[in-house]
Amino acid sequence: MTMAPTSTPVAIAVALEGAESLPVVQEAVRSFAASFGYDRFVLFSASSARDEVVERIYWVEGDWFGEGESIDADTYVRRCPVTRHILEAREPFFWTKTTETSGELYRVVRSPRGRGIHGLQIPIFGPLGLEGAMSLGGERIDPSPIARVALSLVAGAAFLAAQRLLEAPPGNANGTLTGREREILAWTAAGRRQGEIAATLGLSERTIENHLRRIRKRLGVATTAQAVRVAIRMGDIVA
Amino acid sequence: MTMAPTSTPVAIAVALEGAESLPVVQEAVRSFAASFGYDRFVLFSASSARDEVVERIYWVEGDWFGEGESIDADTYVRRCPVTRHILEAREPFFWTKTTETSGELYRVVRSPRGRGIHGLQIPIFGPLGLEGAMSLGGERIDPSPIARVALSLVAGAAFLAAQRLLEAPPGNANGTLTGREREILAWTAAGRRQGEIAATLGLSERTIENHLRRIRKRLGVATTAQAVRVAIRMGDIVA
DNA sequence: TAGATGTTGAGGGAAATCCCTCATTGCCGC
DNA sequence: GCGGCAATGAGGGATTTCCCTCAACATCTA
Repeated sequence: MTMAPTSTPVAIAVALEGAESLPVVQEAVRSFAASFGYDRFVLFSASSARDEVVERIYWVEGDWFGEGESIDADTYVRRCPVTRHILEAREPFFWTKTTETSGELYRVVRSPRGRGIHGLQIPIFGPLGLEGAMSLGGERIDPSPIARVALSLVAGAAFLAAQRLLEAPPGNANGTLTGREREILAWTAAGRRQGEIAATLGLSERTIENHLRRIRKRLGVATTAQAVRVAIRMGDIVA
Repeated sequence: MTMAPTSTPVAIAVALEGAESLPVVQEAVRSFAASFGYDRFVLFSASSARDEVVERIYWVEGDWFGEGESIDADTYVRRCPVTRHILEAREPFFWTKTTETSGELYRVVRSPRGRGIHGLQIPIFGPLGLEGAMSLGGERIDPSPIARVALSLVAGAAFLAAQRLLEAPPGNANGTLTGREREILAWTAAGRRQGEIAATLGLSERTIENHLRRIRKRLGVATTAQAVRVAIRMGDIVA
């Protein structure tokens, strides 16, 4: 296993901006991360999650639970207890899973060492707050800050690429709100006024107002402030 | 001017995590950015709230307006029209200032070339959305994607370092609400209007209004809807 | 092809919020 | 005892949101 020159992460990030398919993105991340000892990957969006943090999984791969086989997206979400921790995280963090007599124990750690499966969880932020995350795992990983920073850079670029490639079809109908409604309420929750949202989205203030009224009606609430809370609770938008 | 090896941005980002003073941060950014032709810097915290995008300027340096001298923070904010554009930006972007007969013309461009002052504006995102930005400028800059990505990495790390160093002082609750404020915001998040809350709590509407204003100010947000979201995220109220 | 739904936009007026300042009271700590 | 802060309240004005209805257009579906 050769240490990749640290010049690569920047070049990879640039290359990912132009990636034309998900497999290309995956291979770029896979081969780069391999040099740090990672062989398990999860990439997902969290922008409009449900109860679960995870909204949509772009990519899951590898033997995450030590059963010698790749797992599917649902299994990962259901079984990985570290995932929720990105809600509180401001920066990438390492974790370690050890197998005790009492069962499996996941811990967020400063620097993962020893036996067990180790991982790096990388939250990805955007204008609306947490928008996604990349999780990497392996049994003998490089826990250095260099590795963490380099992988974070690549992960961020990979997320943007995957989002661009997969989120293109306006696949809506996840929660009770429509895509447009979620978008507008998200901006509202981010502190924008109706006029500001209209300006950034290129719509009239009237349209924003109408959308917000429909949102309130749909959620069965009285005020927009309450709509924000209910939408957060229902996972339509992220806190 | 020697091209810095692209291995440095990651190493610099790591080093910035442990930087112990602002000058150290500045010198790291300054020397790295110099290799790409930048000699003007602005680093500030921002909230997508409030009229002014800029919340607090951590660092401003260089001849931003071609007057042969460094400028102060207020002048920069007042005179730079590109700043507001980070409100719509999802990623770093280049801009160019040219001097026409009609006056100064700022434009957001794909790849800055030619005469004039060029710049790279790098929005920095966190759990609450836009949290800051770094702006770099120069007259002969490297407009390559490599430079953009590398500088973004360093800028993000510099922002976190500066935030850690400068935003630390208010050791106590710079965001925590008082009991009464929590109570009132909770009612608001539950859909009550100011008048209704006043009635149920036996206070005047004016008091509720004043409390909500203090809440917004304390949380550093623009609207009550955003205050609900931020308070939920910080655990001050429940979703 | 007829309906349902999403997205966009408007007119007009009522209600609510938001913003600035100022002031009183009570409590706590130094 | 004084300064700081939480809690209360007000005056007065500027913005913003909210509510009702109506309508056009597109897409998707039964």
